[in-house]
Amino acid sequence: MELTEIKEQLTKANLKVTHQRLVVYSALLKLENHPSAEQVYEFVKPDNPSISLATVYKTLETFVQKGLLNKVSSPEGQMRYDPRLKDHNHIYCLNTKEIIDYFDEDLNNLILDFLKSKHLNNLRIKNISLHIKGDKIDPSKEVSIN
Amino acid sequence: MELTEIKEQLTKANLKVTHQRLVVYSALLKLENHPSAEQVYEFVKPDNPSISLATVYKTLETFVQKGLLNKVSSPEGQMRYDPRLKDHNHIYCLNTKEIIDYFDEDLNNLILDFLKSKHLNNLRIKNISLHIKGDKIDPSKEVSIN
DNA sequence: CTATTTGCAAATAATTTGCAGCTGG
DNA sequence: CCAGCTGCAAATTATTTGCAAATAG
Repeated sequence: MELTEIKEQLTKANLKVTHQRLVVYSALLKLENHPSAEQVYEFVKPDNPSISLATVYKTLETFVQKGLLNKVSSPEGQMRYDPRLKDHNHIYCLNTKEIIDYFDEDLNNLILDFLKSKHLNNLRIKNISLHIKGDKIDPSKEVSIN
Repeated sequence: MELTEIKEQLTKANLKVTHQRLVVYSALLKLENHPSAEQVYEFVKPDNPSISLATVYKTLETFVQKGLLNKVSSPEGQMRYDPRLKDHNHIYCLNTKEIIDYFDEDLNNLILDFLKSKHLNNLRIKNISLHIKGDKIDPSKEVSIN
């Protein structure tokens, strides 16, 4: 996504287009593995030395409220931010603390079909996500699915 | 599980049998929906006024280290404790903050079989768990599956 | 212009730690 | 006994808030 498109998104969400918002959103697109607020801050600080951590927190929270980001909690209980809005699954590398997205339409449909056959009473499902926890065998290499 | 059995568990794990440990573990068995440390503390305090919150935290952490409990993070990022050790799924009620266990062998096998057909490289899977997030429609009633 | 947004510093929430005294085996 | 546990208070970490100054539209 380029800058113009991000600006449109902000405007569409009734948010003023500020420099801070642009760099925070861009950072999320560049940083894979669901950064924490702190990680976003460290990433944008070199080029934006006057930005404050509180602004990063507020900006991220605003984006979550407006539906531009998802907020997920890591196994350690820290909050992490994800610009991918479609339902998807997460692979948690316990040793490297990475959160890897795992999109798989087939898997999601398999699960949803199965759940349809069960009756979940008194619950309005918002989303489902499979959490796979494990250790990266070689931390210097990526986890891949094929 | 009765007291004698809990004492055995502690001894087997090389832990001294203390009053605090017994009441904390018992609390976890009684409290459904994965209490936080704070909730365990509030639950045991009336009968154990001298117990300290730090002890509850330390006790829970010790149990996690010894494999007697699982520690999971809520969508809000708080840590919650679960005495059920077998792989199972979680239903997160976003409005009531409950975490409901959903055991379903069939579902787990369905997912594991599916994952076997994919190749997940460079990851040693520790466990899988489906997370279902939603809102309780009538907060005064239970969520049930049938 | 003016409603929003930002940056700072202080506040809060959840959890951890250091350490002196207590206690189970 | 004495290593391991507990309770207290202080420390740490992650996040939020209040407010005056800056700024987008």
